[in-house]
Amino acid sequence: MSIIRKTKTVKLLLKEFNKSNEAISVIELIDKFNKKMDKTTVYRILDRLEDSRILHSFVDQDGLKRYAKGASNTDFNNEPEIHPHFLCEDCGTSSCLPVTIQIPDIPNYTIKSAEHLLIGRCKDCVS
Amino acid sequence: MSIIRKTKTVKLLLKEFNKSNEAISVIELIDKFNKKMDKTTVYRILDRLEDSRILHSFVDQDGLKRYAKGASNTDFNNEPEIHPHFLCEDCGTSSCLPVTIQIPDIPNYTIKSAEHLLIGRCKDCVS
DNA sequence: TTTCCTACTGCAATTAAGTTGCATTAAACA
DNA sequence: TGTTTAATGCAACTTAATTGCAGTAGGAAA
Ligand SMILES: [Zn+2]
Ligand SMILES: [Zn+2]
Ligand SMILES: [Zn+2]
Ligand SMILES: [Zn+2]
Repeated sequence: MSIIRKTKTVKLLLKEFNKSNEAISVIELIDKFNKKMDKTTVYRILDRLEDSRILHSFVDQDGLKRYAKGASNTDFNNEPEIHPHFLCEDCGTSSCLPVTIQIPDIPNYTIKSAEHLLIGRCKDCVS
Repeated sequence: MSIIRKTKTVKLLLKEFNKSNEAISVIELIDKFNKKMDKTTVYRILDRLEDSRILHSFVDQDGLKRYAKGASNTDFNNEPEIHPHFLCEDCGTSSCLPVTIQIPDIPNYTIKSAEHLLIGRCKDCVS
């Protein structure tokens, strides 16, 4: 958990995440802020924000890293929890889902964490 | 679903998958067969085997593609199903898990498919 | 306010996974 | 055995992510 300086670039990224609860891919952020900061800076700030548990990340189906608000193993009320992530196959938007997924006991395996990626249509894309 | 010729390289890869039920990363395969075939060939054969539903794939935590025996949306008895994948954080081995994970109904979202990656320790690595 | 420390940034170069184009090779089948 | 065309190898390329380093700017302390 590193100390984070409130630099202009950090503020810009935090503002972006505070706009909505969506999970944003690094690529989108690099593209969006290509006039404001270098891609290296984007990667490094996201890294630090995740270390500080201000953001959490997951890897989507295409192998791209996505970030969203909050710590990974707490829910929206800060209770420990693993939550699934949703990805709309139509519009590409992604978000954390405030539901709990039950993992059955599996003999011979000790499960410590899990990544759940649900793919489908968001409410704006159901045709 | 393309027709697949039984070339030497295809046979080599199939033999590897028939050795065990593990999910193997493309990188491992490229490395293992670097004397026997080009990496392009590995990628293309895996592609075809997945098209033909002989293998299925998923993306692991590091964004690396992994392949395992069987079609993705059928279980070991060929019944339609989504199964989770396991990754041992200790030895790095990965496998399909023959259990069913229940996805709760989520208002405003239509879920079509899911990827479940469970991380922990396999039976050989519990200390 | 000014000074100082060092976290942070930008840039260029590099790594690594995966893809593409094309000439050549070898399965498969009549 | 010859013909067809799927499949291969190789080189070049694309894209996401990382690294090294010199220079910049937070922010604490004087
Ligand atoms: Zn949508
Ligand atoms: Zn989340
Ligand atoms: Zn293990
Ligand atoms: Zn599987």
